[in-house]
Amino acid sequence: MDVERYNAREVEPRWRELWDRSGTFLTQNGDSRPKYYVLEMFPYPSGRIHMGHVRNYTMGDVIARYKRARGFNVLHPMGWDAFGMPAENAAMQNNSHPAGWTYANIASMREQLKAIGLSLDWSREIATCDPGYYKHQQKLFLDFLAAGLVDRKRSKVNWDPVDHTVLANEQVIDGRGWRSGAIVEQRELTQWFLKISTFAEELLASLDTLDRWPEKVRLMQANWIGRSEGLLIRFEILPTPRTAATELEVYTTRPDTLFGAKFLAIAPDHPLAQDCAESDPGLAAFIAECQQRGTSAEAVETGEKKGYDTGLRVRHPFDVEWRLPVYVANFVLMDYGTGAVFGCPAHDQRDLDFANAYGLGNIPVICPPDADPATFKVTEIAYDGEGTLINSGFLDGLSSAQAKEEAARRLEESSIGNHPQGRRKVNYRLRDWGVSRQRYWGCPIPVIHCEACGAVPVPAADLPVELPKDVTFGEPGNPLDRHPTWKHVPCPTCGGPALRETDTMDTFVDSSWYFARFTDPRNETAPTSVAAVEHWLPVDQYIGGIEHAILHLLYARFFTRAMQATGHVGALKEPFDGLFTQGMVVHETYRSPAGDWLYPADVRVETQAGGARSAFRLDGGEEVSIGPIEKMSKSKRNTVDPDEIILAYGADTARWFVLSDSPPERDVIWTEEGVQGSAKFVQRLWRLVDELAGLAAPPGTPVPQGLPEGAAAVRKAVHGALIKVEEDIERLRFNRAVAQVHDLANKLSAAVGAIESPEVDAGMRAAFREAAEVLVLMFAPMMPHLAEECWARLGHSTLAANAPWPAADRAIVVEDTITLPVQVNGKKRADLVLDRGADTLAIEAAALALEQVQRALEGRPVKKVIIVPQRIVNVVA
RNA sequence: GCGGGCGUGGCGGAACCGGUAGACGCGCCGGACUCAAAAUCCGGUUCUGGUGACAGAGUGUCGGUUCGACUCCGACCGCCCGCACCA
Repeated sequence: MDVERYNAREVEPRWRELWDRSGTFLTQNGDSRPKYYVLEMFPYPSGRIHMGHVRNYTMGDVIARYKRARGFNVLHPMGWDAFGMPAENAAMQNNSHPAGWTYANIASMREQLKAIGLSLDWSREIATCDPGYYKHQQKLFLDFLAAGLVDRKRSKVNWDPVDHTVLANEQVIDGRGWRSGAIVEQRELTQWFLKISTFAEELLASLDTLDRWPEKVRLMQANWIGRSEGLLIRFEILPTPRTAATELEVYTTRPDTLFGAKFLAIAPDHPLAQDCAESDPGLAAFIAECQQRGTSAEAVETGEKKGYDTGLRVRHPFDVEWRLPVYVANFVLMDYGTGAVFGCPAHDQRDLDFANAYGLGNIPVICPPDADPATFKVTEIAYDGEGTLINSGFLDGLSSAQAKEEAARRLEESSIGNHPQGRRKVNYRLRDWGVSRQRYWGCPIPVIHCEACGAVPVPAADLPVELPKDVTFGEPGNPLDRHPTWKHVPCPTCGGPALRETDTMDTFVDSSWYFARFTDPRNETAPTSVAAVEHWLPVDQYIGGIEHAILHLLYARFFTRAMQATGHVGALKEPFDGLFTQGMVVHETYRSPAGDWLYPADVRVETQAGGARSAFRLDGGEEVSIGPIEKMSKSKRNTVDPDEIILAYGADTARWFVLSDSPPERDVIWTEEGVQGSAKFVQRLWRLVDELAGLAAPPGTPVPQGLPEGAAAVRKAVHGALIKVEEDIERLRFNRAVAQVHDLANKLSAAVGAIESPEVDAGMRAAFREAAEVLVLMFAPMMPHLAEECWARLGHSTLAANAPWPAADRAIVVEDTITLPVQVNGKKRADLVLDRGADTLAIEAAALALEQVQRALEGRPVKKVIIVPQRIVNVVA
């Protein structure tokens, strides 16, 4: 009598093996069905997957399996973002080689991913550290170089003087190198840049077309690109022995405030500042001080405005007699605009702070809409809004917008040194992308430096430029640079002795085109096949973490454009049509009285009657404190190992849990109770399907017309749930889809429970057959192993993974009678059960006749009755 | 500082275009089965009052629009995220 418990540990591997053997998830490029490309951001092969991966990849897998069932030819590939520093760090620590470490990690993570039961086409697997991949990346680099999309220029970097390496901003902690602890220096190095700024306007404008992206991400990208419209203004420098320069150009977005100018300020590394410093030791010292302070966030935060008067004076463009001093100021950035600004203290807080510190005063020239022009003054808070011009000569009385226009027009028409004094200019915050890294474990930049010929591209036939295997770690500096022979090669042009570029590429380059490579991953001769790219791309649904909202997604969008310009992607404009950013997996924290963090696996949590919870060590029983819920991290030990969960409960339980509870874009709290709930539900579904199988008609039995009430109700519940699950999966609202499956299971259990005699009528048997099959196929994208086992129990010898999505019949869901809630003055008082077709007159009469309505009216006359068809009745008294 | 988002039972969350607030799950309470426990099944569970039918209150706070507001508008409070000397 008792059904055997569903044994996930035994069942799941069996089905995975069958999927594998039958090639169920291999995708053919030539397939004639409509395509659907679903992609999750590929992982870094750190060695172990974590729950965040499980959540991310499960979501993608639900979509892939669902779309497959709906008749799409689905591309769902997986690969490895395999270059990067951790491999080099590991190499230093265990005296291993980055390649060995990385490929071993890939092998174990591949097994872990397979244990989740993801419907991936593993035949398309790629690893970015594979020469077969980075060979093509080098080709792309060379094509970009030929197309003028690559630049080589000097640029400031964070330099770690102990490790002899460049540090990314996030590797600088409190001004020190994260590994060496040495104080980081600002150094100028010659670096390779990809000219992303070429596409700044296009990358910004095209955001509007991405209507299946979260608004938040589009906004973050727009802010990052940071377009501003302004004016370049050249100021005439009064002749001085300090410099030969005759003019100084500034950038401003507020030419309307020109009459409020009190000074000009230039960046410490502005050429004019350097020039003046040669004859002014005080200035040289000030500049050195600014550079030492660096650009770290806290330096900026606490930074007071400091400046140094160069002694130079410039002429105000609207008044030949008016002189303005030129300061070198620590708050002016060299790499935005021209590295020089005019200071208008009344209408810019930075300028005001500076002016107040140096006693420069201020002139208000914009009067706020609600202020009196006669008395408006600025002391501590600058007014940076718009308003009406005052104290501004010919601009007086104009609005800010008019004044901007008028000032720009005048400056364009006046000229100094035969050039217009002002020029309109659109500026972007977005800088070119520096891709040089002084590291070993990355894609070599395929260039050879020759004394005679300069930087020479490696001929395409010589690609890939492979990383040498015999390298040493543990010493400071770049192993490639240190290698005795690798960098010495003849110049491809003149044949003379030359040196290879020893910088490798930023790993963000690797992930900027992998989605395109997946469409034809074994193409030996080219990075992509245009036909395959045009067929598969854009990615229909891309899923990943919000932490990549800016850089990765912007770089990939840039690459798409650069690849289009070099003929690699056909007419593709945007790489990702739909984007979804999922939340994290979080867990509460446990800490012993001694202050040690404890893994959830080492803690037993008890819930007392009434709901109070306390936690105890498994070894020793000591009580530990329960801390706040935080992102799973190794440092706080609040992690749960997917392998252990899968071993204990099975993959379907883990998949079900990460989909349930929270909306997918929000964080999900991992709890032991929740996981157990999911595990129980797996068992419950198995029992329910088993019971239904015993009561149901044989497979293939059609559902007859004119079912008795009980069977009709079952069908109604089934099709109602099916429609909702469809909508929920389409809209990625997995938590609601989960709730629908629960709800249907509850209803079907009740229907089975209501059967009294062992003789079930034919209508009910047919309805149960349909119910069981729909139920199984409905949860199959979410719990694929259980679905296969149930499908077999229902008498099928085919795979559920290959079964088409059941067709929902909307007509079945339509009710003959409707239940209308009746309100009196907006408060619900009763329900009204009526024929579907009842007209408003009949509804009104029936509503007013209700006893509860009359009682609530308390004798007041009815003013009107509002009837919203199929929705509600409101009696207004 | 600038930009964006979010505040709903004990908890995670539902609620379509302004139309029955609290679907579904977790927890808790009660019951059945059992010698007992686990597992399973059934019932209850926003708060207050009432044995009860029922009544009143209720979606961060205050106000507005509306026949009707979790939903729209305004102000405020709290939390979260991103950017941050970008002229």
